[in-house]
Amino acid sequence: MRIATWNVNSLKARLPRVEEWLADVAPDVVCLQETKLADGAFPSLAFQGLGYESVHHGEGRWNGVAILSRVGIEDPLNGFGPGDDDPEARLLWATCGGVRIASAYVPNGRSLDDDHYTYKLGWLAKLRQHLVDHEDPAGSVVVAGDFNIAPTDDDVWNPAQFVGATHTSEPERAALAEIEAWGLVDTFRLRQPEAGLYSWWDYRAGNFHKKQGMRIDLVLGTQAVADRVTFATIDRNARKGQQPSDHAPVIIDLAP
DNA sequence: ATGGTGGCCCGGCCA
Repeated sequence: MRIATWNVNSLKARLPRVEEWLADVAPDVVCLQETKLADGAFPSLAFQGLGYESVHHGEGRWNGVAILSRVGIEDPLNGFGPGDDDPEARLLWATCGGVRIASAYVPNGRSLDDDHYTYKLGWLAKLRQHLVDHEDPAGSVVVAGDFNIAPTDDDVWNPAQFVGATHTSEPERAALAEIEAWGLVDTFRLRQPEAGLYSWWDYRAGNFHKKQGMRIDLVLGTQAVADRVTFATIDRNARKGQQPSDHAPVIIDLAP
């Protein structure tokens, strides 16, 4: 089973690229972030025509997450579920092919002294608590998405430049580590251990071509998932060419 | 050097 996550930075702007990519990569499950669509504008029929069922949790101009699957979609859940007070559409769960899967768009944080940084840390703590309350670390669970955190300095083109900035700060990395301590593994690293592999590059200043990026898009899986990982890659081709997202998809393959 | 690009949708905000 091939699982991918991709922050598309507007599905309206990116739909032709996404359709082309689906045909090329043939994933079984895709977690999308930053669809920037209301639920009524989500192109479910276009995906259905390509063989994918889909669920979407959107709000309109900002955020928005989706899951596409050609191995079934069961028990969808928006956000943190009933009683959720998150004002933004950043989390969506569904069971696909026997795996409980979340598409997550972690808040950016903006800067260490910004209210959005506090929101980011609180959101990560809520995600951890949701796992504790609702999921089984002994089961097959995947949390995939744009975490807006580079887990280590190996995941940043120039760590010195990001000292004092969001995405690499100790509290963010600690919050991610606490989520992983619940029972999740950074599955990409099981197959791709080297430094300098990135999933996001700023549109500005030719950063992609200068290889100046960060690995902030992650596929976290429980041990039962990690034991099945046969292949992992970041699809840099999707960052090239006309009207790319500023993120590239992360892809993992699971043995049956 | 406090720049640069690209999404929202048309004046700034967000990444």
